[in-house]
Formats: sequence, C-alpha cells, structure tokens
Amino acid sequence: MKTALIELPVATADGIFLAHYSERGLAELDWPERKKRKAESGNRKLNADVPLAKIQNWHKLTAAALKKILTGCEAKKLPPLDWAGTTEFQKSVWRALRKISSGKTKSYGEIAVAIGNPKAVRAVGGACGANPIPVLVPCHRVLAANKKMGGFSGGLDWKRRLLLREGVGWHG
DNA sequence: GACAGATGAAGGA
DNA sequence: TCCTTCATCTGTC
Repeated sequence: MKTALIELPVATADGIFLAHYSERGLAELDWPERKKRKAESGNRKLNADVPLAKIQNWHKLTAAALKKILTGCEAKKLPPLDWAGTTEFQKSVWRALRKISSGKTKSYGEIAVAIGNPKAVRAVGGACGANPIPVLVPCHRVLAANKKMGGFSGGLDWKRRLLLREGVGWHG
C-alpha cells in the first residue's frame, strides 16, 4: 500500500501535468486534462514524512525531463521512479520502454520479445495502459504492428503529438 | 476461475 | 487491400 503522495504541478506549454511523489520517488504523472478529475476525487494532503528537499530535487528533474520530452528531445536525467505496488511483468515492460530512444518506436510485439515473452503482446498492451508515469516512461513510442497507432491511455491525440515532436513518421 | 484488453497473424471476400 | 476470427498472455474482479 502506498503512503500519501505529494502532488506538485509541472507547468508546460501543453498544460499543467500533476506529478505525485512518494518517499521513494516519482510514483505517478497525470495528464493536464485529468487534473480536475483527480482533484475532484479528493485532494491528497502533503505527507510530512517525506523530505521536502528531496522531493523538490526530484521535481526539478521531472519538470526538466518532461519539458525535454515534450519538445522532442531526449531526457538526460530522470528522477527515481517508484513502481511499488506494480507487478514484475509490468516493471519489465516499462524498463523495456525506457530503452527506446527519442525519435524511435517499437511495436508491442517487439516489446514482448525484449522482455522474453514473444507471445505476451496483449499483456504488453495492458502493461502500457497501466503505466502510471506516461511521457517519462515512453509508452507513446509503442505502436501496433504495421506502424498503426494502437491506443494510448492519455488519448491518441497526445500520442500523435508526442511522436510528431520526436520526428516519428507513421502510417495511419 | 472467468473475463477483458492499447495485439498479431491468418484466412476469406 | 480490408475485415473477421482466433490464438495467446497477463491483470483484475
């Protein structure tokens, strides 16, 4: 069970993302349009147990990395990510995603091969959809076979936008 | 234990 | 080509 998370906004040209930090690192990242929904679901209070200086340092890294990726550049440094509460399978999928460099894409099938389960393509899709840290964990760089868009948790519009900025061309 | 899903491949029209 | 169907694997309820 996760402890209370600290929420900090990340202002970008595309809107205000909402980063959630635990004592171990960045735990979640919300899309700008989801901010209201999250807020409506109940504002979390700051957890005094989490060292604020450390969070602020992570937040700087997060904001810098997010802006880099949103402008189509490679994020040089990421804050520690807190994947507590997720399964080993999901973590292995997300690790594979982070190996995809900016401007490149892979298919769900290729990710499945990369984690040693070539047939688990549908499960990879599920893990991508469960990704709590979009953009920084580049699930938008995963396309279906034949370079088709597939789906995206933040909406296909975001996926399309991010890929365009990275200079990725695709069919469909 | 059953069901659903951000897939992929194969077969038919 | 495009559409439909089925196989496959994992997560969630």
